[in-house]
Amino acid sequence: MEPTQTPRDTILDAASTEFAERGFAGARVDEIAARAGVNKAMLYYRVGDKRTLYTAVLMRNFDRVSTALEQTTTADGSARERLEALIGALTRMVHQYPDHPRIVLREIASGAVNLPPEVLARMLQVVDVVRGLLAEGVDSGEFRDLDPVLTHLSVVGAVVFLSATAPIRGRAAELVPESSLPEPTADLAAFLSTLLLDGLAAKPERGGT
Amino acid sequence: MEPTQTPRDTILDAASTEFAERGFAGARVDEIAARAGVNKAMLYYRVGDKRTLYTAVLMRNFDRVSTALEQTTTADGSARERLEALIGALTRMVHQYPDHPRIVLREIASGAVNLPPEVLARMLQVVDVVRGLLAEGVDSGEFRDLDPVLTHLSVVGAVVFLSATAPIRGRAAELVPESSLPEPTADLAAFLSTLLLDGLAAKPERGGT
DNA sequence: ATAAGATAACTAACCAGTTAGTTGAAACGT
DNA sequence: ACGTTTCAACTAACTGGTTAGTTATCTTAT
Repeated sequence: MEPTQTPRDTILDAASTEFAERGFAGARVDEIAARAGVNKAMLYYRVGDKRTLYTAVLMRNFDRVSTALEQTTTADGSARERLEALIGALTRMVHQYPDHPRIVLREIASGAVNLPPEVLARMLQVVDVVRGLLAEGVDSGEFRDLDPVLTHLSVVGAVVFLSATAPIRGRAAELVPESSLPEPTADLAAFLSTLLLDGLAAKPERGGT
Repeated sequence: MEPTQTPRDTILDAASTEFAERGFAGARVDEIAARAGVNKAMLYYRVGDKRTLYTAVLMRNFDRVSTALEQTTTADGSARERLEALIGALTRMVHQYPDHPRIVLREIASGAVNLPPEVLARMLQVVDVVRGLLAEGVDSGEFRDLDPVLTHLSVVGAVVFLSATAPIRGRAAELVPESSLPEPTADLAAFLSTLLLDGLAAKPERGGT
């Protein structure tokens, strides 16, 4: 039996959702308490003030991501296969925990001015995982020699952007019926793998790999 | 001689910066007034309340982008050349008006719940421009047949993500000195063109294994 | 076993500070 | 004269954070 969701986890879940929906400034501590079904004072008793709450949420969310990603990158297979697995895992993560990319997106937009250094450090760990994989691919000749950090950001950026725009695409679809609908997870990952690995340009001839 | 920056433009510039830095909820109306160098009452006299201010900023910013993009896509050249030009223009835009992508990023993160329909409609116009170009490329056989909306979002997402993460990369560089530094604009556009058009995978034809 | 005491979990009510928005009068420029 | 702009004061609503006090749970001594 797993450690049945502690009160702290319940609070963190509620906070994560509220921060994702409204941002740090827009989030209401009272609303987080209400979502978690506890008294507001309980938040301060269990976790701390708004900023501490925010940091705790980010740390937990990044922990989840890095755990999931490390599993895929340490697996066997070619660099390409592992990158595809990574894109798949990333897509699954943002699908399972949609709060996280939304919070990170806001943080990026703000220039990370209020991102605690500890969280920034944790972020860099995740970057390194992907960067390592890309560097391996370049070394083995599977990948072209593109800047690994920029490539990493493009990969993550595309995944996050595509998943985060799902609601907006939904609203757009109401306005303009013929625009395409949000796709299921699997299709999104497949699309991204194809685009990022093989590019948009049509190949003169499809030779084997 | 252009219509020397009207008082309204000055206010809109100040508001754009404030909204970009702090988001809608975090933005302070008094601060916008101070930035614009006018009295707070002037804001309400010239534009309106906070929400109206926000909408006005978004509309003006999207106008700029669509104007710039339409020029590149209606130019002569192959679909590939025009896509490269578009990526270049997009990169230049986010460089020249960095507020805009930051505001849009936050809007995406929030699920566009407080995005006025008129702004959403303007956004879709921009999407259509790029989508049209992609569709042309597919028709002419230059591009592979990938979902044009998803491709568009990947292109824009990568540009926005890469430019918006520049400050965060700067902060990261302080923490971990060996991480790569922010690149100049031209390199960023070139990198993106290469990655998106030709993909990450090494081509068998080029050099080979 | 049980009364007494200690500790942890929890709550309702409150407070001090902030913020969007308003108003009315005065100054400015043309 | 008239549109524009400044200014300072004001308020009504809200929000983060605190605190004094309550209930539940566990120890322990007898």
